[in-house]
Formats: sequence, C-alpha cells, structure tokens
Amino acid sequence: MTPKVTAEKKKLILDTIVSAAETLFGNKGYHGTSMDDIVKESGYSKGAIYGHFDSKEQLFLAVLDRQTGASLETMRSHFSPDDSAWTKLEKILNMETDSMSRLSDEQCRLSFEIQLQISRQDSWRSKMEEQYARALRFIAEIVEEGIRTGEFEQDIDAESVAAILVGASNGLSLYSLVTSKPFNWKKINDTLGAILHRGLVVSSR
Amino acid sequence: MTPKVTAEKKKLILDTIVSAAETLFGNKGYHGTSMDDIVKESGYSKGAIYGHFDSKEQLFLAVLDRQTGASLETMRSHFSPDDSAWTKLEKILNMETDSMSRLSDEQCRLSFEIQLQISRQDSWRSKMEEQYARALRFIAEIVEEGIRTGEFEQDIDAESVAAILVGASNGLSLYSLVTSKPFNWKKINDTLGAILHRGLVVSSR
Amino acid sequence: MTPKVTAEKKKLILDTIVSAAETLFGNKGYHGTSMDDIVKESGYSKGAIYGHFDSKEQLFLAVLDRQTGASLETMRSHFSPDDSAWTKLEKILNMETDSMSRLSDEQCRLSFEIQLQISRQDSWRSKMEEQYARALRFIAEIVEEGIRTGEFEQDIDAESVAAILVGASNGLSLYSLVTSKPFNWKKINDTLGAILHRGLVVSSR
Amino acid sequence: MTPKVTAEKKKLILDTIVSAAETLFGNKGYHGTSMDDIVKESGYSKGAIYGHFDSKEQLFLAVLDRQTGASLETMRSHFSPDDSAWTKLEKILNMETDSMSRLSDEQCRLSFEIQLQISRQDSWRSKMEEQYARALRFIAEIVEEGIRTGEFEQDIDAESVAAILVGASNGLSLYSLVTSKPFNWKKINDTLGAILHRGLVVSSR
DNA sequence: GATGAATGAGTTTTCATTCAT
DNA sequence: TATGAATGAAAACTCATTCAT
Repeated sequence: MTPKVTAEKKKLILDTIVSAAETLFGNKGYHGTSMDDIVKESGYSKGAIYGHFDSKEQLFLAVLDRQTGASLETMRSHFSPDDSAWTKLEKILNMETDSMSRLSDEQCRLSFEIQLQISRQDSWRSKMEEQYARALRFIAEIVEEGIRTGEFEQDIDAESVAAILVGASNGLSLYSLVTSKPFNWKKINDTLGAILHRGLVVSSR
Repeated sequence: MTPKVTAEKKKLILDTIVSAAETLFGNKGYHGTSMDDIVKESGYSKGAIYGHFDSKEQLFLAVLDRQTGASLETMRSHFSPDDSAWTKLEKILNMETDSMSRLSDEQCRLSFEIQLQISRQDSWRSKMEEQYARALRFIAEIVEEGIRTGEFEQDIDAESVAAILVGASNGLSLYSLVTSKPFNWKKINDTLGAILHRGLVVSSR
Repeated sequence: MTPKVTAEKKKLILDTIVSAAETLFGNKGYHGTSMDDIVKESGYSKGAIYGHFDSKEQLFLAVLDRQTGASLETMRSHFSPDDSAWTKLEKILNMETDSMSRLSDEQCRLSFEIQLQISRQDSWRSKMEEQYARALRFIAEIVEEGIRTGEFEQDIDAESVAAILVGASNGLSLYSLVTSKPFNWKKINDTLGAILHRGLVVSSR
Repeated sequence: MTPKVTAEKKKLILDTIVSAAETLFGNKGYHGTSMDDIVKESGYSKGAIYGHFDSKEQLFLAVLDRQTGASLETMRSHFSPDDSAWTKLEKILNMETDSMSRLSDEQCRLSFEIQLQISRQDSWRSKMEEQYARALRFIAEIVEEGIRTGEFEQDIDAESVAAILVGASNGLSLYSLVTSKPFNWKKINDTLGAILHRGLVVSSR
C-alpha cells in the first residue's frame, strides 16, 4: 500500500485531464471538442480518461467544479474587519474587474459555455444555481449591512443590487469576448464605482 | 415571367426555414439541432433548404441577421422630442426589462448561443460587433447629451455607462436563464433606476 | 410520384440488407457481426442501413421476421382434405427432417443465435413465443383430431406431443450442428416415425 | 517448499474464477460478459485471472470442461443389475426431465451458448462431440440390449433412438428457456414415456 | 427547382489485454 | 506473483452534405 504517492499521482492525472478539457472546451466549445481532442491535448489514452471520468459529460462537470472553486473565499480574505460596507463593495468591484481583465478569452468562453449547457440540463442546474446563489448572497449581505448601519440609502433592495452587479460583471465579460477592440476595464470600473457610490451611499451628494 | 410571385414565394420559404431554425437553435442549441430537425420543423425537404442556404452555418447566420433587427428603432420611436436625457434613459431601462421579462428562454438561449459561436469565428464577429456598437452608441449619445446639458454629472464616462447598461441587461438575462426561481424583473428595474438616478443626475441628492 | 418502382426498389434494398445480415449473423453470431461487416457484405453504406433499420437490434428482428415466415403455411398446403391425423403427422415429420437436412449450418446457427438472444431480452420474447405457440398449436390440433376420431390413443396429451416433436426437431438440428459427422436424417426420420406410429395410433399393435 | 498448499490454493483460485465465469456467461452470454465483470464476481484481479487463463476464450473452455462432468456416471449409478432395458430407459427419462426442471435458466443458457460458440470453432468441436458421443452411446447400448433380448421391437435403430432422446431433451430445454409460461415437465415426461413404451416395447399392445 | 435516399467521416464509448509497480 | 491503470483498436451510431431522379 502506497496511498500517498498513488493519491498524488492520481490527483496529477485528474488535473492534467481536466486542464486539457478546460482549455479545449473553452476554445472550441463543449460540442466542438471531441474526446480525441482531449486525448491528444492531455497525452492520456482514451481508456485512461474513461477510467477517471464516466463520460464526456462527467468530465465537463469536473471542469465546472474546478472553475467554481475558491473565488469567494479569496474575496472574503481581502476584507478588513473595520471595512465599511462601501469599502467592501469597492473592493469586490476592483477584484472583479481585475480578475475579468486577467481572464483569458478561453476561460471566459468556457464560463458561458457552461452556463448555456447547464440551462438546458435540469440535472446540472442545481450545481450552478447554488454557485450563483452564494455569490449573490455574499454581495447582498454587504448591502444589507450598509442599509442597516445607515451607510446606504434605505430604499434599496439588497438582492437586486447583488443581481445587478453579478449580471453586469457577466454581461461585460461576454461583451469583451465578442468585441475585437481592447476592453477598457479600468474606465468601466471607475464609472461603475462612481455611479454606485452616489447611488448607494447616503452622505454622497 | 412572374418575378413578383416568385420573389414573394421565395421570401416565404426563407422565412419559414429561418423561423424553424430559430426555434430549434434556441431550444436545443446549434450543435443539438440537426438538419433533419429543421427539415421536420420547417416542412421543407433537405434539398429545398440546401437550395437556399449553403450550409448549416449560413442558416445560423441568417437567424442572427433576423435577430438583430429593428429593436433600436423601436426604442427611438418611444422618445418625445422634449424628453430629458434621464427620461430617455429611464424609458430604455423600462423597455429593456420589459422585453427581457417577455423573452422566452428559447430566444434568450439563442442569443447567447449566437454570441458564443461568434466569439469563436473571426469571420462572423464583425457583424455582431457592429450591432453591439450601435446599441452602445445609442445609449452613450443620450448620456453625452445629459452631460453636455448639465443634467448629468460631469465625471461620468458615457461609453462606460453604455457598456455597463448593456452588460447588465445581458448578464441578468443569462442569470434568469440559469436560475429556476421566477425572476423579479420589476424589482431589479426599480433598484437599477434608483441607483442610476442618484448616480447620474446632478440635482438628485 | 412513382410508388411502384420506389416500393419495389425499397423492398429490394431491404432484402439485400436483411440477407447480408442473415448470412453474417448465422456465420459469426449476433455479437460477432459488426455493422461494418454488414456494410461490406450488403454493399450499402452505414447511413443507408441505418436509414432502413433503427439499430442493429432492429435489423436482427427483421431477420427473425423473415425466418419465421411462411413455413407453417407451406406445411398446411401439403395436406389433403382426407388425410388422416397420422398421415398429416407423418407428412410434417417428413417435411421437417427434409427441411432440416437441407438447412445450411449457417441458417441453423442463426436460428439458435436468435433463440438465445431472445431468451435474454424480455422485449423480444413475445415475438418468438408467439411463433413457437403457433407451431405447437398446429401440431397439437392434429393430435387432438386424431384423439377425437379415435385414431389415436386416448391417454395422450396433445400439447405434450407437440412440444416433444418441436423440441426433438430443434434439438436434433443443434446436434447436427455440433457434430462433424454427416448426419443421417433419413434413418432418424424412419425411427421416429415408427415409434410415433406405434405410440400414438390405436390399431398398430 | 509447500507444493501441496500451493497446489490447493491454485485449485481454489481456478475454481473461484471458473465459477464466476460460469455464472456470468450463463446470465449475460459470452459476449455480454466482460473481464471486468469476472474480476468483480470472482474477487480476483485482472492480473491474477490472466495469470491462470491466457484469454477469455481459454476461460470459456475451462467452463466447458467443468460442465461436461460426471452426469453420465450419476445415471449409471442409479441402475440395478436386473433392470430391464425399458426400466433403464424410463429411469434415464425421469432423471433427465427431473434435472432439466431443476436446471436454472442460467445453466441452460450457458449450455447453448457453449454449443453455439463451439459450432463455429473447429478447434473446440472435438471436445463437445466426444461428450455428445458418450451420451448417445450410453443410451444406444441400452436400446441395443433391449433389441438383443427381444424386449424391444426389431426394426428399431438404436443410434437413432438415442439421437432422438438427446435431441428432444435439448430442444425441450431450449423451448423452456424461450417460453415465459411455467413449463410442465411432468406431463411431457409422462407422454414421452407412454409413446416410447408403446413404440419400443414388444409386449405393449 | 425539389426530393430524400445515400454517403462516410466522425462521434462517444467499451473492453480484452498488457505491464510497470 | 498480484495488482489495476493504461492502452488503443473496434464497436454502434449520427449527421452535414450530395446528387440521381
């Protein structure tokens, strides 16, 4: 029994395969990627891949799982205990646009490919929904906090703000994908920040 | 010589085929739709379809063309000459969320299917970009007008506002597609309106 | 519309494909025969074959259908109205052994392949059972007639006689398949005839 | 040196594997059973199985070998020295139908699976033939004895009677496999006994 | 033009067998 | 020897496209 080495090796193999699939699904889409492509890209044989994943669908879900990893935790880790609600929102905004601007087209495409695929498969949907729900809750809580402390306007619906921000982030990255011009994330971030600040924060005149 | 009748007939055939394709592409995706599906849905034979469209890809582009029709003109037609910039923006917002809430999942999916497909094909991209550009310009001009007349804050970047609005609209409809809960477009519209008003309009305190 | 020519042509194609499948299934078994084999043997493309049969299974069933065609009718047609029950039974026996001896190993194998396959697939079973039932009924009726008219012994169970005859016929052909020695159908027929005659017919002492 | 223990262990492994294969081949057929199935059923690893059997085919032959065991000896052991030929035949008949009715579908299927497989492979055929030959000889000798002693009719061909009985037995069990109705072995046995008695035995009127 | 049967390369998936550990 | 991950040829089936009628 050599569990440690074996487990590590297994993890490595899984990672290699999922990475290959991630790249290809992003570039050529789910339907546009054949298992043969993944064989070539990953360097593993068909049998090996099917030994680890029951089907192309399962492999796709594994890619999804990896995607939806620790991003929320990362964000939370950037907060200080004495950040105001607005400061937190600003930080989220900056991190969001920052990561968006860093995202390769490939990763971006993959994200949409996943969402489209999922919207057609009830069986997959709950996974993605939960993901969305967590992100929305994360933002909504900050907004609720701001409203409670009087920092934000009282007539604001926290859930809607969260939906708008997440939606805008997604929509903008889709736009950045379709456009051929370099995308000015900085300017957009500043503008959105300004609007939100005046739109949400009470003291802002 | 019966050019008129023939031309009309041709138009009808084209329309029928494109409509069938539109429905199917929206429901089952580009890859999930076979030409045989389209044959069944449209009632035309394969030969007839290939007589009008060189390939499945061409048919997809035809669907795209029809999609990108007159929505902008419709909006413009709802404006009065003496609407303020904000009033115009508000009208756009309302019309947007209104049409979003009316959009079937099918149409919504098709829109994303198209955008994803396009982001992979340089040759198709310009078509979509131009469409995006027109929508952005349409909104940006209104914002610029507001800035010029002093109605809106001076530190606002009109193009960015336009990108944010279009992005949010797109992103929200994608979210509505993935979520299984009924989507509250009304509340989101109100919240977005409130934020934008305070965020853009000078007199709003 | 050219229905006659088309229908004839279609029939021809179907026949060609089923014949090819019949040969191959008999020689190499159901599992040992690939669709590629059938493509090669029939001369039609894969697409053409799948255009006519939904699956390999359906093709197998088509072969079964053809097999179980008109053999009973053929038998019935050899009877005279004034044949005694025993004469009929004797004719059946002779025809059976005659056709058995004429059956190629290939056809014989196919028959068993079918029965084995069917015994594993509930969905197919009813087809074969009905077939068996008709053959049994056919013989049982003759025996019942003989009993009723006093020609045959009274303590005989007609259904069992039918089962024994059909079973023996099947079992013997399986044996003839496995054995490498030439099979003496004539002698077996005579012996079985003699036994049955003494065993069934009243006057025979 | 622990030759005995090792040999026993080896025998045990072989037995376990062959038993697993027997069960699976019978249930799912030769082609329907994968080596992985056998790995799971037997509890031994692939390497272990391939250490003992060169191929799936070899394993199949091993199953065949075990099948063709001591049934004839069992029968002979039920005879008394002063049994008449007819009594012996009757005993065989009863034991046959008795064991048939006890046979699981699984074992039955396996037997036919084997015979079909074998009929395609000249190299395997002699093994099966020899087995058939022994069974036929066993019965034929009894019939010959009856003829010699005047107990049976003189115009009977002993070999043919043997072939008919073995064939009927096989054919009936195949029929019992395909039919979904419970099979009445008792009635068939009685009917066959009555016919044979009148058909073979001299004194029977 | 219109038809739809035919094509055949391409798809996902299986599985007997091997071989590094 | 035992293990079971890896192999890769081969399977059943699909589908965009063509073309004889």
